[in-house]
Amino acid sequence: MSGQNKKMITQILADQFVASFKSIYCQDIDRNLVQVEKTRKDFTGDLTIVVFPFVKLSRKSPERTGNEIAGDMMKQLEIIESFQIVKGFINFTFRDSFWITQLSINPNDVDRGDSMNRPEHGVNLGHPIVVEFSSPNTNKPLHLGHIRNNVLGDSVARILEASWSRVIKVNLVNDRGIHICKSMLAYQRWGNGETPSTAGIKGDHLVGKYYVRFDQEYRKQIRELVDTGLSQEESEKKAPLILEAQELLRKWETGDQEVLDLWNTMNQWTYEGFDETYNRLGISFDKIYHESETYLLGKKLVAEGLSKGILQQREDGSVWIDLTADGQDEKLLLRSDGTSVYITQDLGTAELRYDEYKPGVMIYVVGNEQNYHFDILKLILKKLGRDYADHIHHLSYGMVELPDGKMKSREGTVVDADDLMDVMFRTARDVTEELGKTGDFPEAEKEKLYNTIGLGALKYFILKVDPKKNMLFDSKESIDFNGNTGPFIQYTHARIKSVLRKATQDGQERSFSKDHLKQLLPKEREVIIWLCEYPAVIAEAAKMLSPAIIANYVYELAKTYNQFYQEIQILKEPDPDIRNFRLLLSEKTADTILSAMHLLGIEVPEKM
RNA sequence: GGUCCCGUAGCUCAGUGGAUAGAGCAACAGCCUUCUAAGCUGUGGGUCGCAGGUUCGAAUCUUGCCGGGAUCGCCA
Repeated sequence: MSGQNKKMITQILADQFVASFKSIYCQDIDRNLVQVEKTRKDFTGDLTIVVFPFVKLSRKSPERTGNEIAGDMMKQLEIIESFQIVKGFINFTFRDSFWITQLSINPNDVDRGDSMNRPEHGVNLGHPIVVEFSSPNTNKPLHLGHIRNNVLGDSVARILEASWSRVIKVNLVNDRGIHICKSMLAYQRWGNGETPSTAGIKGDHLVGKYYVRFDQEYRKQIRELVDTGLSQEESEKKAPLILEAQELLRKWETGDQEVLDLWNTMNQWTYEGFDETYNRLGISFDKIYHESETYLLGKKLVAEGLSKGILQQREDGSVWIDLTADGQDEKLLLRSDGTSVYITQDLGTAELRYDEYKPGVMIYVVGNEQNYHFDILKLILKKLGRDYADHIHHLSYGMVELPDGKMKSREGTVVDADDLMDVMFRTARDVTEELGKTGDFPEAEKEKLYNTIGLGALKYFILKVDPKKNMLFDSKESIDFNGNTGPFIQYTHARIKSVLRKATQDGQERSFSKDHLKQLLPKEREVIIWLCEYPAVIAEAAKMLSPAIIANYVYELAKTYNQFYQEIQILKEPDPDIRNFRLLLSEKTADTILSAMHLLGIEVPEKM
């Protein structure tokens, strides 16, 4: 078998279009302007090329141009059976034999062209890609917003790995800072030495409980101070609890053993909780950074910037960068007490990561609320002469909103990640049992199936939405299992597998002679065309960093297959060539569904 | 106020320069003696936020306005 990459049919058509245009009109046209699309349902044909952009050069009417070009293309490419011109559109129909041949091509052997040709990340072929995602705080459990981040980051990593190069998944855990000290302080005050095991609570939830407790008590103090006549702002700064938390942070930074012990203990609880959640979500990392180990790194860069005169130090000792010339404000990089802020440590970790992996691109999966932060980060790195700043890409995704607005941890309006997965599991169980599908399943297999379905529904629900858009989650309306959903696609896969199992039991041969296939039925042809599109879809998803493109594709594929399944018999088809052809078509569809869902991080069951 | 993002069917979302703007949900009407009905078929539902501009052609690009969100901390 040759590993030679095969061109996609769209590429073959586009290339021939360019060649035919040249031979007829003696003009070179821009290959990128040749759009090859699937022919719309209401017209006859398989693929369509739009000729409008080229009529200036042909100096003939769209119909005339189309006819001349398509006529020549048909002479050159024997795979074209016929064409029809409608206005400025050439609708090509290919021979059945061609489509049948396409079915046997492995999508991995297909040349997908440049999948990363966008300027932001079209660089350094052969270098790995670093994808940072998740990056939780250790003071509270994960919620739905984190799930979007994790599921998105994981899927993007899978898509890039499949289409471009080695991917290193990294997680930068935010394990220090004032917010962690808040949980610690509340625990010192009100914890009575409870632990996850004595309290019977998952570690991250236990820590989160004290974070919430801190906030409640803190607010109480603020109210009291406001009542004595202080301003809101002043009260927030002067409340004893916040002062104590700040003191705790200072002690942490000076290495106070007692504080470090508590910090270690509580973080450990959180990590154990997180690991459980990550496991359940099916998410893993190649490298985990801890902010406690990296937060000092940026200072070297600051010192360098000062010596180069890019940064300025004020009388109080704080260090700033003046970005007014770039249309931004002045930005603080070191506090007057010499400690670093968020962006400072991010400068340091970017440098560390670049030195460690020399990546072709560093992708940060971070919510769009931090757009400004990343603009500034790149700008500062650029000014410091770091060329890799051009290869930093902020994959900025939208917020998950609830019917009454954004999720807020402290107001208790968050949808907890663990709770949500529990709900999804139970719903999957209830729906499945109601349908009476799993009567003969062993208990362990049921458990696994309900997890697969529940998680599939959740992940698909999130991933089918364009990452950059905000999305709405209404907990009153549970996530659907019918229509454009994960379970629908999983079900299609399971049903195909069931047919294939029966075919194997029957001992039927899977081979067929394509000469004996008289004519493809419209639905058979439609499914094949969708299958052929898969490589281009992966490329597009990689280019756009958008799992939604895969999700919407695999839904269309499953839907089309279901129509085929509905109206055409497979096992009962008497002609063995036709039957085996349909089995192959089904098998390829199942493979493609499996592969596409895998890129979304969603498993598909053999039976459901 | 400055900057950025979003506005498509009752709801959730596709479509981002090409043909008469599509799905799912919800509603209604059909299809299981036939390979898994988590399925399939049909019906109704739209001034693509509004107004101008560019183009042979605009939901898509551009300008302005309206509506929603984010952000502009010695928080992360």
